Amino acid sequence: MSPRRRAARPRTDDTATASGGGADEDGAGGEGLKPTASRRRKASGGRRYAGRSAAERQAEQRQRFLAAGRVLFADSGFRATSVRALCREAGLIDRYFYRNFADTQALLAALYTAEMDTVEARILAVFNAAEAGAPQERIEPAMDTFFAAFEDRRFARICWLEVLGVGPDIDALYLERQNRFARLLETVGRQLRPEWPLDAQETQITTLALVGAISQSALHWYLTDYAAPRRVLVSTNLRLIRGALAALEG
Amino acid sequence: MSPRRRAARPRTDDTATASGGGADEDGAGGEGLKPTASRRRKASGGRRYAGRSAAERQAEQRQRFLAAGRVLFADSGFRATSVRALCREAGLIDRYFYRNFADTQALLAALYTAEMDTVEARILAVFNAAEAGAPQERIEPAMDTFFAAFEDRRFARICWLEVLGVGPDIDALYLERQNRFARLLETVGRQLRPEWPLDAQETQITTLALVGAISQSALHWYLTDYAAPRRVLVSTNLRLIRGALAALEG
DNA sequence: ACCATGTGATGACGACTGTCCTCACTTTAC
DNA sequence: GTAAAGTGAGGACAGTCGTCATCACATGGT
Repeated sequence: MSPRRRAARPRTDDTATASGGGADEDGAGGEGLKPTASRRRKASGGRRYAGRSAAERQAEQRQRFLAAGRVLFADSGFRATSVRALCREAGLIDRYFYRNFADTQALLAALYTAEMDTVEARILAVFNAAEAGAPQERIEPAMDTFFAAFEDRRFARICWLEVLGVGPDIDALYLERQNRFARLLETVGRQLRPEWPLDAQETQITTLALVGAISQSALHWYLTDYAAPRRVLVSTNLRLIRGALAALEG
Repeated sequence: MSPRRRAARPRTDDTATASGGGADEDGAGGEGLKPTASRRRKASGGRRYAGRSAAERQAEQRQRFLAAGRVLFADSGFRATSVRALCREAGLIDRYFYRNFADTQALLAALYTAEMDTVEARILAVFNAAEAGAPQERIEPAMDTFFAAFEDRRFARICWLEVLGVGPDIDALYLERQNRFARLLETVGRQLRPEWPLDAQETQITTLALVGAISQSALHWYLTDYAAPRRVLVSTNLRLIRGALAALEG
């Protein structure tokens, strides 16, 4: 049915989560201990080259492809981005693309996951930093952090426009992300309204709808080139959440 | 930049609105008056063939391509749908595709417009049918009509997944549609709250966010294969709107 | 110094794309 | 009946795609 082949291939890793992970191979801090550099290598993957281990080189390749995808997917669109273009942008050759990703969809999936991990971490950090305050005041900086992140055009384009309609696997990623935000909203809601009157189904639909409200207004904000100041977006969506909470008992 | 050429071409119409338009050429009702069939033809486009006028034939071609696009865009995805596949599905040859559409994007745009026109008309009809009732009760069947339409998987897939990320022109179509739904919501809101406290900017963001809430819950409904009964979707979104109205003064 | 391994450039392959052209055939208008 | 217009099938074109293979060079361990 689909014109893309999915033959058996050397098995790339493909499902990495974030990009911020520190290199935990030979992670013994210092840099100067090079004399006994021939540990037990040759059995653990490739050898060193240009001063970096095989894992370090591959990680750098991966990061360069992610950066290239961030630029090209956002500026030219995912559909119009080819492996060749990605390699040109990354300054690498196709062999290393295939070493790191099965195809451009896999790169898009990894990029989406990394971007969303970053933003989610920022939001949670802000949310938890205001731990002392009432939930009412903790959610406002979190919302502001989200819209601040959305001011990055490439983030907005990739994570809210380009990921949709690509394929069922990426649809699943998107769906799962929306659910994560929805669960965060549910946590906040239950703190504010301990007597939570909704069943599981209604809870999920309600929180997901609110996530959709935030998403849609953010998307419209992006598509209208960020007319309207950010604080209006934040306050409007906060009012929507307050209203939803107030209407819980109704 | 873009690999698709956009050369000058015989100028197709491209921007038709709905598909329901009646053929207004020679529209003199009856069918039996064929004797003097040689009116002033030959100057008004093509001649008759297989019993139908040139305009009739072209309209039927257009409709067949729209139907083919509906099937293939939804089942295989827009990206994986080629002109050849559309022609095979429509039972026509490519010459007639190019007569009717500039490219597959134009077909997608026309299809999206036609589908949304149909659903919008249905919603407005239901809304206006309950003219007697209070706005509170008029909006509920309208919402139910929307979710009923969304139960058509192809409609959901095409109008909420495939249209996104295709290109700036289709993004603009999508944006305009969301705005139309938002304005409808604003109309309802102003009827329910004559003392409308929001300025234009806040009004647009709020109504668009609500449209996004409805869209997102509908999309999630589709992606989870329509678990949850329809009435739960309807009632949950109605509660959200009630809550937003209640929070207006806040 | 030697040789295995890593790297970059380049090109080739088969498949598919949009688009156009040609040829045989059918139907219409006169 | 004849010429013109409409139709369908199919092929040819120049591109681009993903993917792999080849070859010269750089760097590493020993």
